[in-house]
Amino acid sequence: MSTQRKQFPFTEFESRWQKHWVSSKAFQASNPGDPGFDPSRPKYYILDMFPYPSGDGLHVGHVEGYTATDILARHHRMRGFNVLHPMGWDAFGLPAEQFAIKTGQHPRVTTARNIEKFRSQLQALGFSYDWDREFGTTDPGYFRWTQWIFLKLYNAWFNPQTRKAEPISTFTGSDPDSVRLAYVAEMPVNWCPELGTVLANEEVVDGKSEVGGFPVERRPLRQWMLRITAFAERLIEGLDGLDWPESIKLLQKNWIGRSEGAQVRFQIPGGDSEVSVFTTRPDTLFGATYMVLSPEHPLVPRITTAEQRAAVEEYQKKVASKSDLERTDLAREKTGVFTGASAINPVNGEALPIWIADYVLMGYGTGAIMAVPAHDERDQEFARQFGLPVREVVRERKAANEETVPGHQGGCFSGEGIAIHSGFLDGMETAAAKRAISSWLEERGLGHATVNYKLRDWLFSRQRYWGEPFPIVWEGGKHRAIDEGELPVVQPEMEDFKPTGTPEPPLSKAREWVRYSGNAQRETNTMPQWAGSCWYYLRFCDPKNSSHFIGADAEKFWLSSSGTPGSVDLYVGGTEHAVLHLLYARFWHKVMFDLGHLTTPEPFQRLVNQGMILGPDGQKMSKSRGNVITPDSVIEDYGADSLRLYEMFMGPLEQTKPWSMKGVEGGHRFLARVWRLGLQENQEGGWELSPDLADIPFTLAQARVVHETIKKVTADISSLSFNTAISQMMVCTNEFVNAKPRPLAALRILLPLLSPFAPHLAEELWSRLGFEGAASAQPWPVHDEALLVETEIEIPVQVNGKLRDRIRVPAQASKEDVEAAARASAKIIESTAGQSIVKIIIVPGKLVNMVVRPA
RNA sequence: CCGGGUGUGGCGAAAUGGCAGACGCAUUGGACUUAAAAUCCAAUGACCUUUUUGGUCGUGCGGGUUCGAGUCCCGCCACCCGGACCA
Repeated sequence: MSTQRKQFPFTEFESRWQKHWVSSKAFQASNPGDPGFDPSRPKYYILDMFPYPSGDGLHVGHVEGYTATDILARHHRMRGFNVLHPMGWDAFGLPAEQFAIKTGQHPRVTTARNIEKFRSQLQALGFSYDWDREFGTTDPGYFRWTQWIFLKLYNAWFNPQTRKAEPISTFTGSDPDSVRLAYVAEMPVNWCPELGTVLANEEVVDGKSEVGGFPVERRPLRQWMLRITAFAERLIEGLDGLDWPESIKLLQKNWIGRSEGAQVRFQIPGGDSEVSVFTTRPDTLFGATYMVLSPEHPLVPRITTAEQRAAVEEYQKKVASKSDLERTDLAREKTGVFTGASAINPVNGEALPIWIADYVLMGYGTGAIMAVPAHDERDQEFARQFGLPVREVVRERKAANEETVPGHQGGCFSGEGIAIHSGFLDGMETAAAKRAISSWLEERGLGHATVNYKLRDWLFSRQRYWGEPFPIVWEGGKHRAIDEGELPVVQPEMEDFKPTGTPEPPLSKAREWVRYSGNAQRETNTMPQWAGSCWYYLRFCDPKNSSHFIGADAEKFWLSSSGTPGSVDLYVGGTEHAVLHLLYARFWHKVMFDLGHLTTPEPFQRLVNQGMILGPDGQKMSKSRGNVITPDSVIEDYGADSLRLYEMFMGPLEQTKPWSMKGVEGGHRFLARVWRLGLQENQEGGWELSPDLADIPFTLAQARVVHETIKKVTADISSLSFNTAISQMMVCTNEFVNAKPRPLAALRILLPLLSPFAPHLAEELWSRLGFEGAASAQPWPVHDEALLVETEIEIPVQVNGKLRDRIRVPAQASKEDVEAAARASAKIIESTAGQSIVKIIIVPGKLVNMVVRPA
């Protein structure tokens, strides 16, 4: 702010209250069994998304979400809820490790420093977290249980009969390792030479690493995987019971990518090979004119003919070196190579040439397709490129009165229609043809109807130092779990945790640590950052428990006592976690639920995404644009309350909105006006009680505004409409600014209403006015509906929908009386002159509309 | 290309199908002041009109439903954010 003098002494009292709240544990939540726990109060678990404590500190986007949840937490406490509102740190992760490598400082040191900074910034905003529950994912007391949960996954399988995770002991097959929820597989993975690590698909953006933007290539490697695909169906079904934005549910559904179709097996003559394909259009089987395998398909070397071998291998090599960006560039021309082999189309015995092409992905379906160029755009493009035949087998259905036109102009027809040139399918609608061909294939053992998912198993290992070590040892080429009693498995102290430059993880350099026993070695991979953030909301319920990951009583009370499938009542955070974090957490939660460790099937009942805050220039905030607003600087100039209030006043929580310093000043001015309702500045520059204050009753008008304010603020907080709640408090404040004498009762009601938004100022004023207790501990005010009823109201009178006059009528006036009053209006008589009144619409208490027509 | 979101004054925004623009910012005028800042009061969608009383138009564009549409339906446009050869 440009002025030298503060409008109110926030620098002095804000930090004082912050210290008081922390040292008095003002917002501590008690668990069942704790002294002071009151089971008659319902629970409210409100959670912010776990922050990664980066070196840059908090930004204004964090503040937006955190302020919203803080308002709700404070509001619920005042309404008598047991409120669980915790905060902690998602502290493992690549940036800390990268920084450590660059500076030579141990990531533990920099992580601790960043956490310090984050915590002090959060406390400087007056958020009402229960700091006794704070923890970080890097605390051995926490990751001990992350490792424990991994062991639960390792020792469980998905029973397709019960559709549930069960202990591996219930598996009756011969090879339990083939069904574990945590398993080892040789997988083509994203290897980033620069980072010296493998990345998850999610961490690769446009063929480059999300962190650092380095090129990524594909390599087969032995990896730990989590069998999330087994839960695909349940992860879709579970969404129904959740109060999430529909757009987020859709995002998750699309990510899981369920599609119904069929698997079809094609024999390859001259050998005992066959190739399986997945197709959503088995009805077009007669239209297949060639086949394509992914270049990585294991069958490729076996079927390639001698003449084609050189070309095929060259193509495979070229594809392998391509980044994902190049490979998925839609604009580029299709490429591919003929293998020399053919497969037999089971429906008509035709020989189909088998090609390899990188537009077929190994990771989806079976990594092979039957190409139907007449009815698939990609296949058609490829067929054109290489001069392959096109055969039409679906005719577009035309409107009844039109002549049906076989053949198509230009593009290709990929919709549903009527089967043609398809033998026994001819004349069938697409849906019927799909059913017919599926059972035809099944009867002959050539295929079957099936469901395929886009979702893939979760690549769960990383070649890094700063993550949770696996509680696994290797002996004689086989993995086994270490004893639960040996947890946590802590990383060794290492001087050098740089990547080895090979896929060998940094931990492999700690020779002593790796040697577990005479012939057993520790697993040297570490878990991804997602692991720690997958279950932190559970630990917050019972963070100190050293014998269980969460105690049964705490679990029941905080997670399941509201009777919803979800556990956390409200979860607020950015859209960037719409898919991965939320999906992973739901997956783990379901496993723990199946295994009997949790009593709810879903983690987060209600989800809200706060919108992005743009820079003052309307652009995304970024260092390079130089438009970053830091909370620290705003707090310094205007105080924490002003920052909180402004961010809530900007607009709807979920909307993207630009920053305005002038807007901050407006909020600041409002708070100053509230301050001056109670206090005035004396000659020495100190603040004393305003002489205008008096213990007098409200006027009728004042009482109405106050009770309207209680009503609206209460309703608006519940609907997360913080901006309109604030504007109503402004209206209320403006009502009293010039009231002399000014009823003390106004502040007695306004300050508790304001306290969730601007807790420091509310508390300070409350205590200076000599009110008893704390503003934040007052019961939430209740409005008196009787004070809101008006005796006489003004209603608009329209003629043909256009406003012509306003009339005053008693609030309880009958329709007849209102009509009479409207007809009596001079302006109405004038504007209806010479016309006949056809109809009169009267909405009681709202308006009158006269429909007239020239007479 | 696909999906999602948004479009209302100079700006951020309000508005169960019922008086469009609450509240805030900015601007202008006034009060207070030696002066300024702060504060308080007033005006502030556009256009027309003879001051006024008044009138016309107005929620991205084009249609529709309705006594009445920012709001509901159909068809477009623009911008923002995601995803992307998923067979």
